[in-house]
Amino acid sequence: MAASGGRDWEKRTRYCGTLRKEDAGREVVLNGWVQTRRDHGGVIFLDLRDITGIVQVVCNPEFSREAHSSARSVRSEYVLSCRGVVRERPAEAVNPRLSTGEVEVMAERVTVINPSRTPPFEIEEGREVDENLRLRYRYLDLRRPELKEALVLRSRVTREVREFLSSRGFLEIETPILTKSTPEGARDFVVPSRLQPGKFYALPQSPQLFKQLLMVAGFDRYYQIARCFRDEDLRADRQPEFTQIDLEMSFVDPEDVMSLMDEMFVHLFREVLGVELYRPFPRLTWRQAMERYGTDRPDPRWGMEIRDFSGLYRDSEFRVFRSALEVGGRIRGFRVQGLRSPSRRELDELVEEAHRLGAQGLVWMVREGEDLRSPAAKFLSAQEVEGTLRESGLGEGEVLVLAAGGEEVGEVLSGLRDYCARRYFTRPREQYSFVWITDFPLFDWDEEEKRYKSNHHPFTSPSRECLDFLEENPSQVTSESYDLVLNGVELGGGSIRIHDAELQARVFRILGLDEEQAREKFGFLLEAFQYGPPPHGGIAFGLDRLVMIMAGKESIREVIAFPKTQSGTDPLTGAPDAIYPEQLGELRLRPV
RNA sequence: GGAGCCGUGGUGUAGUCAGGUUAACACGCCGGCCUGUCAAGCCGGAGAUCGCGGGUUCAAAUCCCGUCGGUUCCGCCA
Repeated sequence: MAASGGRDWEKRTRYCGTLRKEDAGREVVLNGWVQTRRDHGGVIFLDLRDITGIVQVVCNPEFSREAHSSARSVRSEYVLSCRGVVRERPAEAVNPRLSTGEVEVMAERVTVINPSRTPPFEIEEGREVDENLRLRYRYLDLRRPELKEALVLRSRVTREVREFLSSRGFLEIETPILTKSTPEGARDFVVPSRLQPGKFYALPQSPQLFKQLLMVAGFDRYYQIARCFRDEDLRADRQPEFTQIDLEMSFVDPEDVMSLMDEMFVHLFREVLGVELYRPFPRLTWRQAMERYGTDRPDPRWGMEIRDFSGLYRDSEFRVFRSALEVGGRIRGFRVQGLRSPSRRELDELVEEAHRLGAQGLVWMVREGEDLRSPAAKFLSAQEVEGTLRESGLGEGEVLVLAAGGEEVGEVLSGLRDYCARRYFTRPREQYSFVWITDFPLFDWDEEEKRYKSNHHPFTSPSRECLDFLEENPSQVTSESYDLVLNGVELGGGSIRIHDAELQARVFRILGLDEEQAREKFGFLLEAFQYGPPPHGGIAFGLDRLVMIMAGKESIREVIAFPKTQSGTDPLTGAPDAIYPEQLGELRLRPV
């Protein structure tokens, strides 16, 4: 065996997936895993896999008796070192489905570096495998191309984010993982302190306060690919620990942040996916988004904008409409796209879906010539029919859906848009649709606690024009905030922060925090703000969700190397787990 | 906390609604044959107390109750 030093295997000279026709005649050494073995009795074919791809290794006894005999004992997922000569495949044996399909390696020597047990599932593309099994053997799951490619993509995304931001003067600075619990927001993960018995660190929900301190410190532009922790229930797009592209800038307004982020995503999609996006990304105020899409994270790709038809039915004989209007409600709806001359069944399904979404009811109207087919038809005047046709722009056989009620109708219609898009639209007009949503309300009324809560966080700056009525009418106050939505998924959001102590105090008062409480909770930040805080603002994006969309996946688990199950466990390591009584003792903890 | 779907050899599924004799199929695995395959092929073989517990019944993978795990959604979460 031609080993060197203490090794009993030969180091590779090339990667499997890189071999091409031009390499014919070259002697190479490959290191990798056996993807498959095809034994023809005489000749044995091995597909050898490494991070770059797969190449066929031919073990022919006439070429090398030794290689052939070692290959006989080889099985799937064995780790090999193969020395051989690259040669062009015979024309009829070319495999167009492999990037290396025009060549093969004639093995001179095959060394088994390590055998492998038969894997619990097949390491192959597109196989459905039980989620628990996949996670328990994640290192095997990660050998499969989909997952491997997703992580390669993820690495390229973070590299390009770093590349872009550092080229724009941002400094990458780490912030603590062991930190202080902050009120508001999600439930904290908590870590007991040994040195301070009875006291606890909290894991950060985001680096929010630290990045603001970095602005006070004068770093001007900060970013971090930051791990964040929130102890809430999991979803397909939510893990207890997740990663944000987090950044903050000094001396900026919302425009600066948004236009720079436009540039960043254009750069990212160009470099990583080769997709050209158009700048600037469209923007909607929160109010506009709610009005036209019924949600603060619209997907405009489907069209079907919501319109207000209230004016048409002021004096309608149709009681559902008239009585809704009489109590201050509205009639809103949209033209369903992709559905023409529907069956009664399809219409019933729309109504059913609306009920599922919490609607009292749904009225459909189908254009038939100059007339409307609808459960409400016999109550509608000629004028109302004519107006409906005109204002909706309904084509022959097309469907208008209308719902009557208060603002909650928007939510129903939004859900119904999604339903119609899934049901009747096969392909979107564009693959990627970015939208900025701006001017969110600063406060939300919390009905349970009977108080205002921050929509974003307590340091978000109110819009300038709202300063005069901050206290008088908090629910009408908008903020200098912005969310970026991609294909109906909230990618991230941010705001310009308050840098004025007096204004901050006013906001705290509205949130029901007196000076003392504010000092207790955020004292260190407020104190820092007494030493010359610059105007500043920033934003944070969910990296997992971004990569999920870029990779075309349905769950962020598919773009995270070692994710957790919905119940927050890791079947691979067995976390979370009990700890020894001694450990509890050291921490002065006792199970309840 | 609530609702839906899923759980059957190593893997993926059929069988469950309408209970009935050896639980079927594909892949994988093991052995044999085979010198151009690449989802290799052909022949043979092993491998499942049907997630777990209880109940109904002459009889339960199948019906009922409970429980555990996975997953999706609501609540929660920016």
